[in-house]
Amino acid sequence: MSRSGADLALLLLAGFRSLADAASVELAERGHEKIRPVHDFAIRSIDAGADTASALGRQLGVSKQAAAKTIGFLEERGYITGEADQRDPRRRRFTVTTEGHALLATGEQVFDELRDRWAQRIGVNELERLEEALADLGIRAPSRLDTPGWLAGSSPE
Amino acid sequence: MSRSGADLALLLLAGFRSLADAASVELAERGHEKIRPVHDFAIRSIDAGADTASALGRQLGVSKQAAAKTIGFLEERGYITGEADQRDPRRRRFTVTTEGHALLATGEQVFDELRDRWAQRIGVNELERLEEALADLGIRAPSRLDTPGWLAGSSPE
DNA sequence: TTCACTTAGACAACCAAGTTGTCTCGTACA
DNA sequence: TGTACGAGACAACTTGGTTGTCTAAGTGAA
Repeated sequence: MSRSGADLALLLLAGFRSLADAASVELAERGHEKIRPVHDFAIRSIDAGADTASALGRQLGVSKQAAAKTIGFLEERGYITGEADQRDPRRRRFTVTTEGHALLATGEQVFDELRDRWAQRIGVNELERLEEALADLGIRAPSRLDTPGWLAGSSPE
Repeated sequence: MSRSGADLALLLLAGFRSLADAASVELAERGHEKIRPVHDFAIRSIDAGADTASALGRQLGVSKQAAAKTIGFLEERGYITGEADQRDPRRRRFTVTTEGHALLATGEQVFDELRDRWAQRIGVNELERLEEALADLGIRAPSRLDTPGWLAGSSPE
């Protein structure tokens, strides 16, 4: 049928968006509202050692102010907690709370469930083949997920 | 290897983004700068009959103010041109210029070239299978492309 | 030891792309 | 004829980012 390149792009976007929207709805239903992928990424980064605003900004490829805002949100929600660094009082170092880890776990679970649903529809083999093909294209996960707005809030309300 | 659902989502996003970023760079090189997919969509909609701000807004699933902004941009760039409706002077009706059609054509061409490049890498069959799988998932193209920012401006500068 | 350099984080102003709400016309229908 | 609705403009606000400027504090070299 020789689809067009634009269609291909749209298919990929729609695929992602369909997963992301569904995940966001699911997460909201399980008590994690207004969570965007950025938050998941940020928590992971903090967990992995980027535990200050500046470090997180560097890690996420985003300005430290933006990182500080994200941190503010996560802290307010109780997903991370911060205290002054003993050795360098300029720094506030953050750690991921139990809540934060719970969010990560729930997020993973939600996405896995969605993937299972897809597998049921087109078959595990076909799905794995799709993943394989995408991976073979040398596509790597984007380092920054600055996809504002529609990831979080488009569908739920 | 049993990838996770989150990985799948990321793969799809990365795939789309890789295409979109490349396309945006290509378009800029061919004289169409700061073009986002929304613009392509808008021009097509106008061409297809949604030739006023309100109609375009409805078509794109966006407020008429947002549509008016888009129209303003497109008109300023010469992709569309507008004049008062004879019968209803409240309305300004827009038509797609030669420039506008050229943009659409170039856009299509760019995406097709990118798709060809992918086909060369993993094989036409595999690519078509991928498209098939995505299509089988019942995913439809999103009606609204409100993916601000990173589609247009993330990579070029 | 001191002084210059850099870094962390805060604040403010701004940008882009949307939103809502209010307003004025002008059309259309009953 | 009058009322309702639709088109488009304007203003204010929202979100998620940016840059630029500032202070405080750590670091390293003369």
